[in-house]
Amino acid sequence: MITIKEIAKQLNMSTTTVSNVIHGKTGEVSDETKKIVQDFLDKVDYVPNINARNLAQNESKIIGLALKARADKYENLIMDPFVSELIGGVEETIRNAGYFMMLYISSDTVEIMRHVSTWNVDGLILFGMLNDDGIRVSEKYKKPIVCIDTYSIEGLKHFTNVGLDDEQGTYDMVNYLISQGHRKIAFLSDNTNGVDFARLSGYKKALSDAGIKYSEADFLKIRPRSEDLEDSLNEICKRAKDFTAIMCVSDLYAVTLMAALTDRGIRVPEDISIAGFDDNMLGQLHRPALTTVHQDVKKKGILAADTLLKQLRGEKTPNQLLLPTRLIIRDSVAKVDG
Amino acid sequence: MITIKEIAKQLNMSTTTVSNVIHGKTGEVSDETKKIVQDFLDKVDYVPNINARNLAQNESKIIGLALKARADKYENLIMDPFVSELIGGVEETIRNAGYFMMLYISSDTVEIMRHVSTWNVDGLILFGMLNDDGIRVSEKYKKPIVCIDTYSIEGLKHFTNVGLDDEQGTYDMVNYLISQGHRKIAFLSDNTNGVDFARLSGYKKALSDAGIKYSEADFLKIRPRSEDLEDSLNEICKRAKDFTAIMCVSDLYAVTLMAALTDRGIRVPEDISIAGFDDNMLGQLHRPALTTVHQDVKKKGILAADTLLKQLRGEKTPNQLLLPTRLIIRDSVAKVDG
DNA sequence: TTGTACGCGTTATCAA
DNA sequence: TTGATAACGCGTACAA
Repeated sequence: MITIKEIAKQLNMSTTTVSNVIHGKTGEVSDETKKIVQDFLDKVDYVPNINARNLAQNESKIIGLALKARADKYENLIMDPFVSELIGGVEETIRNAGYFMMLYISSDTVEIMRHVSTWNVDGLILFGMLNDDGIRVSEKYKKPIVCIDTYSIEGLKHFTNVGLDDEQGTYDMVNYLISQGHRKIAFLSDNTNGVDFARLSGYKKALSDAGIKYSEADFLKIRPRSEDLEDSLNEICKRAKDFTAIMCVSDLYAVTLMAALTDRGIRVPEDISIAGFDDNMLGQLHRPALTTVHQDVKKKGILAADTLLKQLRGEKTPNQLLLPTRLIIRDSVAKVDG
Repeated sequence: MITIKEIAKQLNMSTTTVSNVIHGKTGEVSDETKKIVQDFLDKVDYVPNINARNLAQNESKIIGLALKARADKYENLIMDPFVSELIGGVEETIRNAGYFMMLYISSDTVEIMRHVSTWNVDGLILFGMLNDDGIRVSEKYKKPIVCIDTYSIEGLKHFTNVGLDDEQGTYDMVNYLISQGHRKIAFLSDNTNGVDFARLSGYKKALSDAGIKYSEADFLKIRPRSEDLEDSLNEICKRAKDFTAIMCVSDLYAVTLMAALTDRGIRVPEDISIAGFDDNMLGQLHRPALTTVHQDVKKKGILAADTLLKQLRGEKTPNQLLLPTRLIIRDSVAKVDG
């Protein structure tokens, strides 16, 4: 690891000159010395010490991607195709902009905040934060923050949110189910916060618009922890006969449910129709292929990173960006007699 | 961002004392001042500036995880459950050891090398490198390197490899297929390098041990690029009738194939048996559930990170670590008449 | 056009 | 037990 100082010494010139050449401040230096330095740099394959540079400039060129995992989902988080696709989109965008990505996964907001400030990241992308977590972080660090899929009206004063029109997505899908003759439609999820709340709302709205009454019993709660999963699947499958269709909050749950139903001799879509949300590999490869709500996850990641990059350049950005959804009709939903 | 200097000023003492308390050099400082400083630190929530620390100590506390993507697979790489699980294992281990992970994805080795040297990472975990890529990187940077799933005898002189007994895995599975009466067994993959080569070898070995002749025609080549995928699936399905079983090089391909077969009215396992390799979510959730070779991917990531960490502490480690495989018998393989 | 000198925040050495 | 000061490598005013 050769340093500027060392180069200057060997070339018998000052560090300033070398530094100027490195940064292309070409007006400040004669063509001759410029060439000498440039050649030497190439020869020794000079790479600046990033720590020194960051220290001197008080910036890091690092964008932190912090994923907050719910404690009960931690083991699965990184395996969720949704998460990997998101990471892919973010990483690519950050890299192409000459920044670096530091990935941090934790279920503890405080831990995440420590990490952020330790590295003095230039900006932060947050995923999985509950409503006020993002606010807490943004109040402490005055760096630009972009949240992904965070529902918090209050938060939008503090950070940009990149999200999805979740409510519209389930609204459209449930309307489709209704158009296929379904009236007894359940909703399956593991919680009712944030994204799940929005998707639940769309479902309820569609029911209500069609004059179908919603009752608590129509909410099927799945428990994702591996110890509980089988039990909760059991309960859900038992109650499946009360419905002709189940709107699942994610493809993962939809496919998990289809497998469980199949194992119990309940046929999809002949005995019951299943709809998902996300449109990932899981649903595409399952048979029957999953009818689902499409969202472009990679684009979400790209958009989040792009927005943050804009903010770092001082450009103004809207404080909320919503991506559209789209229905993907495949084979897991059947037509029934109303 | 409060600094040590500032703290020292406010407390009317020297930076040395503050620094000593921070680092628990408790022998060097009186209990009284220690308490004063400690209380103050808690109050102001001091977080060290990592750039300054790294500069002073000439280390970075960063471990780079570089994923090299094959150009034709790039779009899928990050969505592969295998990759996400690996990242999860590595990230967790690195974080728990007080290090940080910088993720870098590229299909260009030179680009990866630049990145590594820019950040002066303390160590490097490489995945997806072809045989001599790892050697090139390790020759240039004298930092510890751990490769994952790299097949290169020569390379083991330069770095540690964490891998899997791939050959044994397919060997066991194909033996199982044979025990179920199968004699016409194809092998499906998209290439014959590295891991795929080893898995192919195990397959051939099992055939050979059972006195079954292998011919080129038994190798079914799938083309993963999305433009080609459908075509190659078509060809493969046409040739499926020549076999009673297909040993797939991954769960992803096994499930992709099962979906394609189902779409063409070919039943699994009644008409043809399918075996996979990896044992991930895809095969677990498919119906029929996939009979496959299990590997513990997260453990692989953990092991790679742990090994690197050991090397950073100066401990000696073996230059090759092979994880075992295990057969998972589910429902995609049927018994046939020999 | 080139060079000197200082600051960035931390750690380490050595003196008090 | 504490404090002053010199590194670490880079960037940049400012001086020459």
